[in-house]
Amino acid sequence: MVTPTAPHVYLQDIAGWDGKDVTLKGWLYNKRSSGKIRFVIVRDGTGLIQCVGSINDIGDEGLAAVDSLTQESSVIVEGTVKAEPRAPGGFELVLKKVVPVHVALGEFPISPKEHGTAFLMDNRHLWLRSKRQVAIMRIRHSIVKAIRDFFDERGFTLFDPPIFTNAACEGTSTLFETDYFGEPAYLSQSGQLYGECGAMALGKIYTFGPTFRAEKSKTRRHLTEFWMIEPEVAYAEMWDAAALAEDMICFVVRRVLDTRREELTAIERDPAILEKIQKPFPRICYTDAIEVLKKSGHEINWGDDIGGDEETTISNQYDRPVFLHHFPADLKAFYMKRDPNDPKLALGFDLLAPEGKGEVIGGGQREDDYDTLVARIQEHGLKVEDFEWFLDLRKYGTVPHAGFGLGLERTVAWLCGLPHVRETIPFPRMISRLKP
RNA sequence: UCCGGAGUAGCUCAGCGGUAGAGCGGGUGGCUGUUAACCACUAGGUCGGGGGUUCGAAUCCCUCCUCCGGAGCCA
Repeated sequence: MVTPTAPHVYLQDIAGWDGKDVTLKGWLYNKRSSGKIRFVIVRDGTGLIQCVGSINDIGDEGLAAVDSLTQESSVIVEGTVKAEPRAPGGFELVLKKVVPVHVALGEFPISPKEHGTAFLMDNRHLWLRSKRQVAIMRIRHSIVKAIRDFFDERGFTLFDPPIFTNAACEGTSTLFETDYFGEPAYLSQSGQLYGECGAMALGKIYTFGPTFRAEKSKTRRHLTEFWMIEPEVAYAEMWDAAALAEDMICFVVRRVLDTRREELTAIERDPAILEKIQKPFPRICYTDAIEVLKKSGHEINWGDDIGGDEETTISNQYDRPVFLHHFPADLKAFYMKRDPNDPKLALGFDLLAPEGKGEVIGGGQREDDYDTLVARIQEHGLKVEDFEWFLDLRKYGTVPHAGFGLGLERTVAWLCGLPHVRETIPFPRMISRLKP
């Protein structure tokens, strides 16, 4: 490899180098030619640029070097940055030197034409190099960073729960079972119970890690492995947790709008829709929601679960997320506290994203009374001895506490305007997708 | 698990009883300003597997497999 003489620059910084000589290190995205001139589009992971190679500048040898490169061959180029209004991005590189690093061993499977989703998912490891996927990954990164900044700035401590667990958190969902030195162990489907321990130790914490659901769900909203953020706050009640969720969402949306305009444009997401995500979010209780749904023609009765279509009907009434709260206790997990004014109801809430994107947050206040919680565990057919450590939180200085869980991939899908969560994570795990 | 839909060239698809097709991608050649460049030529197929009907099946029937969308369940 020839040592470059001009400084190595990333394309995201190219605007500061107009008129100067630079070295770019990247991959060939596409190329065109006309007689003794070559047009080479190079990407370096931070952007794309068209490089122009004329026989007058790079000679027959340079042209041959360009011609040897195929799509996604790696290459180091040197040249002069030139402002060019016709070029996407506003700049071109006038080539002086072309150094192939590795000529791809075969035809790159993903051509710059249309492909089906199944094919692209089979080639996910290569699909990630495309402009659109790069933009989504950057937005995902910024959402993660914003969430962490939000909690860190408010004095929360990151508290990592285990992934191997000995029992179900919520009894209902299906768990992935593994062999743990001869004993069955399950991949965590929620860090919440452990988060509650953290809240009692540290006051306010958040967990942030992968969770696993072995449900055979085949929808655009489901992954078997997904990332969840679960804050838990001691001495907090249901509406405190809802207000926290509201502040967090607004903080994250603001951050994406402030730092990822370019990426939103790349994926054709209209920022005006996100600008509307402002406090306060509407709050509608389950009982009222049922009435709204009946009037909209849904066949639903009090006590029924609110399904995907029903969620869309409700969220379509607003241009921002909406809280659904006070569900029938029977629909919710054993650890959820009941409403003292109406024990049929649970002190829980869901946050429904607009545009039919569905539930992105579920949360509420936890049952904090020892005897009541023991009874709930038994009612749900769970073994009390599996939860002794969890019950200890109610034995030693129990306090009201509340929290919520945010599904990261659903949030990314919503903010990016994607119809399916599979593009929001580098390597999605779904019922029929374990590879790559 | 249930209900729909789809499997034909590397990719996206057309063909739906009578010789296997197109566009893109690949290869070769041409062109000094191309923008998913263009022009010419070219290679490339067990029509998802198995069974059946028929003189003849990619096409009709049965069966299995795989994938996609939705329901249930959930974030």
